[in-house]
Amino acid sequence: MLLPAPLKPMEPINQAMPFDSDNYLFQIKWDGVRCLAYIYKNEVRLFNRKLNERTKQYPELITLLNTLPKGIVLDGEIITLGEDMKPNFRRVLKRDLAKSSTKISNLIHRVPVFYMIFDIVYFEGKSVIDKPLLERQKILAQILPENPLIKSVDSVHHNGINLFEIAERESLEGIVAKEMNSPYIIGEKTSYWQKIKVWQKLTGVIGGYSTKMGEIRSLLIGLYNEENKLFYYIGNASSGISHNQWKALQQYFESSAKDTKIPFINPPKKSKGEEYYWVNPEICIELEYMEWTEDFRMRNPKVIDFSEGNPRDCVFS
DNA sequence: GCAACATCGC
DNA sequence: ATTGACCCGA
DNA sequence: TCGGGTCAATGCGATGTTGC
Repeated sequence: MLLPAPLKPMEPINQAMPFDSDNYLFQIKWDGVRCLAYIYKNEVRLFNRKLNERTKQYPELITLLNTLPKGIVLDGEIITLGEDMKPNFRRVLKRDLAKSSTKISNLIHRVPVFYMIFDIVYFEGKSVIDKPLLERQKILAQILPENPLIKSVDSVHHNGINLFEIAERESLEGIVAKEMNSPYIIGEKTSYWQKIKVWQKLTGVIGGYSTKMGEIRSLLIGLYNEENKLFYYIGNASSGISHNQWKALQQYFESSAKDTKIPFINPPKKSKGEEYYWVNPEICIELEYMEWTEDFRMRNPKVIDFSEGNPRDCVFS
């Protein structure tokens, strides 16, 4: 057999702070969908992180990858750009989740994609996972053609802090640190690869909570608009809250006033099996999130801490 | 045609 | 995607 | 004790499916 069955990709562990190291190189973390390209003898196929096939979704990439030598497996991220010329996750999902061929072919022209390639797993029909990263990168540089649709991801040596500051300044997703001599570990998270994400911060206020089967599941978070003196719902939050904190919140909600009116002028819609309960906006809460979504919700929100403070200081900024 | 739900990308 | 709880082994 | 690994919760938002 020339090439293996689809492989689960190597993945990074989380790292809170950027660092400098002579043993690591650093790359921009491109915000898109993970994709491995298998260049078999007679065909090219794409598979994502969970081994779901994505060959049909990106015909222009297939055409291009067909010009490469056979017996190769590439690893990278498929992205699209928004109006601001920054990677736009939501747009690439349109391409990635499309199933009907009519939809796919319409989207090809309206939502152009790019394949940001950062690794090679097989070369000349043989595994190269045991070669050090720097060697794999050399192979990549030799085989990748010049083409606007694909780009090999740039690396900087040693200075991760500087690259992270650039990512922050440019509002990119973050950076990935990679040990220069490390092998490619299939399907695992190891500290050979470490991601450091750029997080946005805010202090919001709790305007309610959701329950499922009578138990608290998440908090309904809002911000105060100083211009019209109204609270705006900006998303749910649950990640980051410990059991003890949930217990304390439950006690607080039981002791606080019931029958509270909806504090938000834009309350969210309930989803299946959920109930919403509203409280006076008085508990402030520090959150981190990746970015605002189009309708002003937090993407990937997480609770950092609860804080004393005036809810009217929980404003948009 | 629409709304609710499931699934899946992060 | 995120976290927390939990188990396990060094 | 610390780090890994697993498991199960949760977030937003996109499409596809189903049922009416």
